Amino acid sequence: MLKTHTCGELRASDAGKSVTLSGWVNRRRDHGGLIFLDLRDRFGITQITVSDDPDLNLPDVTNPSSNGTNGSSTLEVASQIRSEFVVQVSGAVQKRPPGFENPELETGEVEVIASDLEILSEALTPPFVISGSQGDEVDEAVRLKYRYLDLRRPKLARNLRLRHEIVRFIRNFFYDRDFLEVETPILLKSTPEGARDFVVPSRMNPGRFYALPQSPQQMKQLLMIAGVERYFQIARCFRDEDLRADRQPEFTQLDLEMSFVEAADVMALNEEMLISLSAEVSDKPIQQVPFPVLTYDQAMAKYGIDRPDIRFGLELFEVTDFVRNSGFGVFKNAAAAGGIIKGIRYPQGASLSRKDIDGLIEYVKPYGAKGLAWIGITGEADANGNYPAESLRSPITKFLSEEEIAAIVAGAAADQGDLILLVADEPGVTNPALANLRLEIGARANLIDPNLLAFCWVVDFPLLEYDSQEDRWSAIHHPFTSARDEDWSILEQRPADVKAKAYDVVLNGWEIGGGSIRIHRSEQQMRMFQRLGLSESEVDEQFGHMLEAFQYGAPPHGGIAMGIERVVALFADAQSIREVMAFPKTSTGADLLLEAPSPVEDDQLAELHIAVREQEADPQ
RNA sequence: GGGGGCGUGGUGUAGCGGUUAGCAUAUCGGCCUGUCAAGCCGGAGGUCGCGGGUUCAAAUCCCGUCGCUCCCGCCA
Repeated sequence: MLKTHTCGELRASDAGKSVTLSGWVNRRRDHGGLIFLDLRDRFGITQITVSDDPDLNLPDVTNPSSNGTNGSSTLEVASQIRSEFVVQVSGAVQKRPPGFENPELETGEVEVIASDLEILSEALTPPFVISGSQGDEVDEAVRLKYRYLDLRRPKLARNLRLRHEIVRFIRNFFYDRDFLEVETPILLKSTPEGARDFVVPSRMNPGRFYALPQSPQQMKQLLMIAGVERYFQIARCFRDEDLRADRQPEFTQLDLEMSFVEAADVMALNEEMLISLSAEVSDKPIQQVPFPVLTYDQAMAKYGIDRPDIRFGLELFEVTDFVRNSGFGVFKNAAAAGGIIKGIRYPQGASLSRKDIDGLIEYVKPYGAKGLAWIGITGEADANGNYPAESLRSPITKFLSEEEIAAIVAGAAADQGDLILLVADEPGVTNPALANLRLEIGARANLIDPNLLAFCWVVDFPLLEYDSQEDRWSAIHHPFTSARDEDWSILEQRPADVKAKAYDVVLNGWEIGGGSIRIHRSEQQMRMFQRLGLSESEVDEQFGHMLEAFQYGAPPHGGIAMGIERVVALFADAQSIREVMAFPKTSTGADLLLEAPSPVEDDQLAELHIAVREQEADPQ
């Protein structure tokens, strides 16, 4: 070994020992006749002190191997050293003189007096500062190109470490509960349901392609039929869809499946895991245990979204029925067209400037909302508890009756000083617009406690949604999800009303996992495929193996999958999952370090029986 | 597929129609024996992402394009 100790372990009690350390030079402080090197390795930082002054060497330390570093004095070597050089140093551990300890460092009570110093590897000046947090500000493209340097930075090194701890904890948790870890193939079969597949050509089978797994869904169900009973895997998944801060083309899931269980069993086990995981890797308290359970309908009503951030209140309210016949055309017309009118209270927002309110309106537009109706309560209520016109600041109250205003104020539970914001549109616009507005208000009004872990379950999702583009019903979760027992009877007649045995787990407004109880009977699965509009031949071609497998004794089963990167990012307080991946891709799917994707040789294409089409010319 | 933001020495930024393109930090050299973002002195370093246009004059205005990023669509 080129080191006897790590750079993180020496303490005052080690004073007097002869040690050898190796690592990177985090920083050099050159005082001429006295040079300090902060030596860094994965485990910490230790100050190396280099000087010609014999007084600095402890007289009682004998180090026979130290005789001048190949002819150059240690001081001469140290003066050539620059940031990120890799060096090896031998010397005596010394307690620092009183008053010169550094409480910021775990090793700050000691220093190593270099008697022998060797440069193992020189380093170019890095494109950004490795030590400290200055590198956080650097353009991400630069950081990604030099990812191996970025990962040296304390923040990313910490995130890698945290991810390791989380995955280790998860593995041990499920090992201890009799789960079998099984690896499933990366080369699978493309199916049209769900996300776009990444596709891999087969050299040996011209014109045929594998698909990379969007998740090991079918394989884990087949493992249940195989009798594995409790399966899990830390599985890499691939989806060829547009990217976001919380989405990468390849990502990692905790994938899990259990036989002979109901939804509550899967939820309880995973809730236990998440509670103990949180205690293990985070100082933050969990807001509520057991985790609150919301139905999908409740979540949509209160928060306008199926992954609510419940760290703060500000629940939405609906006034559709009170303003259905309003003189205010926007409300009346929206309601007549089947829309809903919902709102949110902005605490103490009545005094917001017109510019701030316009900012909120702009905020809501990307979600399709045409605007925001708003009522600020600037004055006092009258004797009846109603707010007269002079107590309100609003462009719309002149179109509303006193009763309508009272209903809106009551619905909002608003008091003097509050601002009420309303959206009138179809539910698919109103809910997302207000859900995101709620988060924005929460942030602006400083209502979101960053030191809370607010887990919740969302259950009773609709099984199906109508895809107007393709004019058919499609599975919200996936086509193997079971309907609730009592809803099978209406699958054909009232598909919109069928609820699934599906559950999502949400943390601070991020969907970190989701799962379901699966269909395990061939004929039910067939009904499901037919409901999704697949012909018998399509079913046979794409899913025949599943239907066949179900005929050989399939146990009732269900499971869950959790996004490892999202979980780690939340515990790491990272804004993007890229911060918790070693080598992430850009939002256009590029790897800036390897410069992938890249063209391949014609020979390689020929071998794969592939011809690349020219980009279609602009039809101009 | 669509919309927003950003792009100026290595890095982070100021400048937003006429500047010698400024500052900080890193970097290089000199001085320096107790620093830990060491300090002091001095130096070098920029085709202002790229292409085109407007103008007497463009980092600055316009158009296009590329890259990064956020969002909508898409995606569990």
